[in-house]
Amino acid sequence: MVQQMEKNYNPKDSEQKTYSFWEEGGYFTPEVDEKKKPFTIMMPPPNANGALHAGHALFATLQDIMTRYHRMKGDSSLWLPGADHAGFETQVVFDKKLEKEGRRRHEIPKEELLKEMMDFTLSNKATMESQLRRLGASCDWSRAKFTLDKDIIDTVYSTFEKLEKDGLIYKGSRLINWCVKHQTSLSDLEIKYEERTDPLYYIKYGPFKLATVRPETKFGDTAIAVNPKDERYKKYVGQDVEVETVLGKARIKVIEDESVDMDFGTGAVKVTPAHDFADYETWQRHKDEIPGPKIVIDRYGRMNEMAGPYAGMKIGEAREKIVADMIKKGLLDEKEIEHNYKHNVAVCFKCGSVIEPALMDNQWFVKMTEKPKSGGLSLRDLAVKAVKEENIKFIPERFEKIFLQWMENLRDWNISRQIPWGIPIPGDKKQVFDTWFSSGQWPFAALKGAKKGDFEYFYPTTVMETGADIIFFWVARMVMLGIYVTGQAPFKYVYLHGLVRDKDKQKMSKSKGNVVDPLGVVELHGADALRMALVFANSPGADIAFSEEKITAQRRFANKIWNAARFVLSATEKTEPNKNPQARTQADKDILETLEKIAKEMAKDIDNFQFHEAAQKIYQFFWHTFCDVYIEESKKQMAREQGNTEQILLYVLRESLKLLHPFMPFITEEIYQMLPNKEAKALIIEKWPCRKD
RNA sequence: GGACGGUUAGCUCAGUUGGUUAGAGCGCCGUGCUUACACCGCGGAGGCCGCAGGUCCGAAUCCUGCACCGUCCACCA
Repeated sequence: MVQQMEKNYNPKDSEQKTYSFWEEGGYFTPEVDEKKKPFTIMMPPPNANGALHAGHALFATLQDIMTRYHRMKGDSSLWLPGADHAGFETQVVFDKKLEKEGRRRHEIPKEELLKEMMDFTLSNKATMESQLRRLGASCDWSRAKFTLDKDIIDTVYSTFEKLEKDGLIYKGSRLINWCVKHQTSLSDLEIKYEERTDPLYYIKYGPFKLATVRPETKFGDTAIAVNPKDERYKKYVGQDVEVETVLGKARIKVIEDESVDMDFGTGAVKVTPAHDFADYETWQRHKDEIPGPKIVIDRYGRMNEMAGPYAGMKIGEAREKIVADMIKKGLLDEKEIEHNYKHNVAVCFKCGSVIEPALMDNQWFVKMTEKPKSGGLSLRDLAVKAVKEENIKFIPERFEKIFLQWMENLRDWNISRQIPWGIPIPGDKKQVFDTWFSSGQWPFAALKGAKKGDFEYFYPTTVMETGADIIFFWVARMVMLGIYVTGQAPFKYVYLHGLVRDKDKQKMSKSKGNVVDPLGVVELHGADALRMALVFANSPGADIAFSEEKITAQRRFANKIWNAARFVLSATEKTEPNKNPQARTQADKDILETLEKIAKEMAKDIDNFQFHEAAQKIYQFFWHTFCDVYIEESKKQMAREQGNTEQILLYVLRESLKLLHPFMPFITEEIYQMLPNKEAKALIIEKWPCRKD
């Protein structure tokens, strides 16, 4: 056995064999066992539209550490894997692919398109699954779920029906965020703001002068609003004033509204309810006094027939023409244009196109702040209550405040999308659900569909481990929908990790070319080195600067473990057991005592989600306490035939492998299989050394 | 505009309820191929713990203010 051990550890040869050994042994598949404590993690289902990236490697590592630790602690440990069809995200990726091939989405018959997209998604899903295996993820593949599985869709539909019955769903004509490029509505979370410098025009408007950056929306004006406290305009309030526009004369009503800032521009503002969120709300407050929204821009970002001679022009072009015509007609004084006006513009978070607030029919919304008809709290309040009463705890704690703050000012959730890819909305042929509406049900939906009895036993789950960047998109929705549907918060802890950045702390992105492919790292240095590098010296919630040096440092550690084992196995090969069981040197006592202490501390660290602490402790212990001190001492002791050094070497090695296993599963299992003193068939199901908590 | 995070050795970062000479990895300097490992061992240099106050017997750790970097939320024409 020992003679077969190479001088240097070579992960490539063994990792995949070891993984098959575990998977075939059924060690990832827990039983429903009332005598055991359940430990459950739902894997955040990766988007099945590409390969795994460094962020996936991080979550796989952290979740695997917890799962392996709890499995060794004797809990019935389920880590349920999955894949997400990822509606809009996948649509964007797929549209780009089509574009490269010179094709267009709307030129392909829908059925054909959907089939092609499904093939694309399933093939990505298969790739991801094999990549997760390479990372050592000990998740239960026999329970794997996909967000387009029939039973998941059924659950999504039944939740939708429940919401409808409770009066929490409404369908209507509402102003939504419209992406002109992707031809779909987006939720408030899917837009971001960019600072732009645009001209601010002071337009003559009857007796008023109005400041605006978007003169082209003027044709959609239905009122002029002023602040009730503004003495300058008091005399016009309530009147229809005559105004001249580039299209001729018209009459428009002047109203009072608190929201108008007297100090901005001229203190008078045009109200364009069809193309501006604030104006839409203004109209809602003055429905009886002023006409409703007048649409002047179509869904392709062009002026419609309401714009007279400008009809058919794109927004930018129309704006230029209109401004020029206004100047000609004396409706705009060139000197009064403020050219360097800085303001924020809403853009699509994927493509950066300007978001057009658009009035669309048949949009589905979920009411966030209204109580359901059947009684109880609103979705928002259910979530707030659960967090405030500590049924759900955030790690790190500060995310609790961020979560609650976001909950405070929630608007209704637009759950309809006009893309083909997704779960169709029942009875609505042209729209699908926002993908987060289905993934927001992931914990209970996946458990209900996995195996009989799973939901009852494994729900609520223990930990939701995911990226801090999707706390609103996903975590918030899971909390609300989870409690609403099942009556219980879907998880007890939310552990949030940061972003994996490159060595200069830059965001990884394809365009920058600084993306680290985790599978390439595995190929080169082994999965254990990658995993250890990701947890070592990284505290919860913090971003990680990821570098080659960190990985090689851990590869060296793996090599150290390998060689320590090589030494221990060869040194103890020929010894008789219990040669001199009574005698223990001070060095023997010290190492055993330290081991005990380390095991206890590590358990506490992992229980408290301080994985980096646990990783550093075992690293320190193994390398510097065990190898540098004890192994060196043991050589002297063996030369003197003093004590029972050989047994202690084997014992400490075996116990160390247990402590290391959640972090570096492959090398530890491989060495464990060579031990003469192993206690179980596999290290993965060994007992954690810490006897008491 | 609002909230939050960071600022500790050359670099990347730990430091969990405040307590003896502040730690790690990489890097650097010196040295050793001692029969596990040179992907190593041994020894060493290097830190007014962002700045200014305050609380305390005692503060990197708690409080106040400031500076710089970063993140998130909101978004008024």
